[in-house]
Amino acid sequence: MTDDDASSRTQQAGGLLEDTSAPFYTIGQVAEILGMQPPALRRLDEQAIVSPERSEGGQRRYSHDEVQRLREVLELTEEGVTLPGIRKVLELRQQVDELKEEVAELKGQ
DNA sequence: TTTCTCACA
DNA sequence: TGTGAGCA
Repeated sequence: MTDDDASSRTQQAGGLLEDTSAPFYTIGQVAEILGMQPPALRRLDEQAIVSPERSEGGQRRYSHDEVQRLREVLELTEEGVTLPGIRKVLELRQQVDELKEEVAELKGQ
């Protein structure tokens, strides 16, 4: 049972942050969840597709947000998109997000 | 025990 | 992309 960890991990927060706010996963956990190998996750980090925090002994800590991003990345890779291409997609997605905010501001005026 | 980096196939 | 060595 690998999905068990994710749910029990929320209880570990103590109830203060019981939601998906800031749970961190180890590279092994993320690999299990996404069904990929740890080296693959490291490649994604090296390619700047995800930027996990570093904790304690320099070990990667993936937030819930990173895992979601990884899910999107996996979809793209399965469609044949290369890592540089995915990086571009994420970059454009961010730009779209920023433009959406701009549009929202303009509408509000 | 797990993860780290580096290197190789 | 996956595996192994050697270390913390």
